[in-house]
Amino acid sequence: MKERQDKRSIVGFRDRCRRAGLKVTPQRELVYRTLMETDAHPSAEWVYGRVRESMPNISFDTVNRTLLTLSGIGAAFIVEGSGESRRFDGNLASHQHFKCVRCKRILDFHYEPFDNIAVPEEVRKRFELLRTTVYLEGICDRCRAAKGPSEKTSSNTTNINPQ
Amino acid sequence: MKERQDKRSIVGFRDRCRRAGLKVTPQRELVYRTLMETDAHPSAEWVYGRVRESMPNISFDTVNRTLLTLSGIGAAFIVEGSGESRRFDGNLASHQHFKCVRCKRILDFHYEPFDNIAVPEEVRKRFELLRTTVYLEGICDRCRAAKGPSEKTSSNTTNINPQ
DNA sequence: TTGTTTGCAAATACTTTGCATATGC
DNA sequence: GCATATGCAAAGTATTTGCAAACAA
Repeated sequence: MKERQDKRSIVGFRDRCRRAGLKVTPQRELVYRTLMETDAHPSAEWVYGRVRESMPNISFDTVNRTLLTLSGIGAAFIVEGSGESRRFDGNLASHQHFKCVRCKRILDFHYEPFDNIAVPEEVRKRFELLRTTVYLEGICDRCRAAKGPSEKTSSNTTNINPQ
Repeated sequence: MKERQDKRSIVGFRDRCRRAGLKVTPQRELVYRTLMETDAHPSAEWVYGRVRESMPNISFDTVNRTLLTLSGIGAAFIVEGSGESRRFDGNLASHQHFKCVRCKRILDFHYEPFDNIAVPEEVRKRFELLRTTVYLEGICDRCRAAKGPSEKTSSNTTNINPQ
């Protein structure tokens, strides 16, 4: 489908920016393209190094802020460390986590069927698994109540992740 | 089952320490108990504040190191931010992540059935879900090859912090 | 023009390290 | 008694903030 393709295209990116009220700048486009071209789950530092090859004067700061901005409009997401400090969990019993992207709370929930997710043979053979878990992200009840049901940028917001 | 209970008991904790070659200190026990008693997924700072109520002279540093140590022997785990820098992902298509706890690499894999995990009604009603994903942690093929199939319990000195 | 964004630099926050002293085993 | 753990302080890293100049719309 067309919409699907646009998700990764520059055209789609420009649309997405406009819809979110963001200006389309060369820096943003470059950071976006760079991120799309890799599957390395890079840090801001990495993207910075890469991006500088073609735009030597860009600042690290811009790269970092842009990546954060992209995450904010659903054009990328954060896979590790949201910049907050490390958090621990002493609950060793089976349970799953939901994390609120606004207030950063991590909430436990437990749903039996998630305790024994069947990981494909292929993966199990390649890695020594220590943890298998279902992880949810979204907006918690409390934040929804506080800020209104949905902060619409424009209804669509093309659900980042087709669940 | 007995074993299950011991997982959370102080006795179980002591055993676990001994098996890992760690000394059982009042600080460790207190940090452990404090972590077990909450489901708040606290930061080291939070635990520190709590623990100080009954052991005012404990240092933040000890709390932090202890939490790390606990994670290292499987008596706790890290749910957020492993202390590394933030990482981004521009891949908006359905996929899952495996993270190597040793080398910190995040590897993608894709397994159809994981794309549409059915989240229970109860959770869906309470939260506005933005991402639903299966997340695996363990030791990657490369690290397994490099360090041998199993890093034996004992030889671990205190900080079992991966590179 | 006008409100955003960028680049820079300084300020914060968070973690880790080194080491002398204290302590579990 | 010996090796490990603790407490403290200093050093490193990563991230954020404030602002003037540059730029997209």
